[in-house]
Amino acid sequence: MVDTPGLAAEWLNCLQDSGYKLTRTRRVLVELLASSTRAYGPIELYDAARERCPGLGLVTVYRTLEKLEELSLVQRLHQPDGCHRYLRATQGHQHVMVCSGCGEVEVFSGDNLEPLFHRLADQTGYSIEQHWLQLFGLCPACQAAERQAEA
Amino acid sequence: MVDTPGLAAEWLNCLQDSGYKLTRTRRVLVELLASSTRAYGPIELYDAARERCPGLGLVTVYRTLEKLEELSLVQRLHQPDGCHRYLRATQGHQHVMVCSGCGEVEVFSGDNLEPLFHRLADQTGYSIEQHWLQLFGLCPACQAAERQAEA
DNA sequence: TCATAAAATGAAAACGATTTTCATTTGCAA
DNA sequence: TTGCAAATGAAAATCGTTTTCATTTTATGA
Repeated sequence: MVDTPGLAAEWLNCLQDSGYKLTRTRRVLVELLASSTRAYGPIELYDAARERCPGLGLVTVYRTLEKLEELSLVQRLHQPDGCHRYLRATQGHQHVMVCSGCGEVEVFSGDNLEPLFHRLADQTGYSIEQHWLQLFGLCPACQAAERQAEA
Repeated sequence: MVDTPGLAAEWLNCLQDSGYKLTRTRRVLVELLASSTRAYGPIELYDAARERCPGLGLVTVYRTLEKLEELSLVQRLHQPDGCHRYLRATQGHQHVMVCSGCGEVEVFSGDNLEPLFHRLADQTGYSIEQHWLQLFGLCPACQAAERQAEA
């Protein structure tokens, strides 16, 4: 796994190296994202960050996420409901399984699909811009919570 | 391939069997979707259908798509921009490669990923609700158009 | 054929996630 | 410390999609 303690500092350096300034808000948002394997929705992040930055605006969360994504520090996940979650970037050819309840993420490297993609591109003449291989489901904790709610 | 000529009629029967009524608008929308391998965006479909149904409202397009999806006659594709396209349903475990330019679709059955998914579910305790394996790119025609535009 | 109830329609308004605008504040290099 | 570019929050704008509501249309069965 990644060296979580030092990761936030790395990200802050990365931001600074790219000409961005370090603000209290950014430190807090970076800390939250870098220290978690979860994928956060913007509002979740907003709520979590406001505990330490009371005046924080949701817009700033979006703007910070945009920069972190641009620097490949976080990655944006599309969800079936059309909204997004933001996740500490995975390295290499990894895919994700996201819990629709809490945003917890399991990363897997699974089959290497590159050969298939190349074959497809060759056969069809398409230029492939991006691909999605994502699983959506419920983590054990959220399954339990759901059973609880039903009872 | 599917028997395109009879397909629209099949869909209309299916709608009727499910208690939905057949209207001029529905016939036109069904005809468009059933006779094409392309994935239409709602507005595209709206524009195409208005040539034969001048007073058509966009809302009706959405409502018709909703019903066709419910009956598994069309499938909804999520796109990177967050919008959707609607495609004549593919049968079985097929995946799609969508042209971001024109919505043309190539269907492929690729590797069977079921074993991988089962293994993941077993190992993590997740219950998998759905999965996405989609490729996005440009079809040869749209690549050519893009080169044209650049020149 | 006709009356009727249920379903479908279009217009307009509502929605909700995300983005933009703009005036003010803040970080940081000189 | 100063000055300027970058960052911020509030409010408004966007845009795809959905809901509401009054009106029209379809299919059924008398």
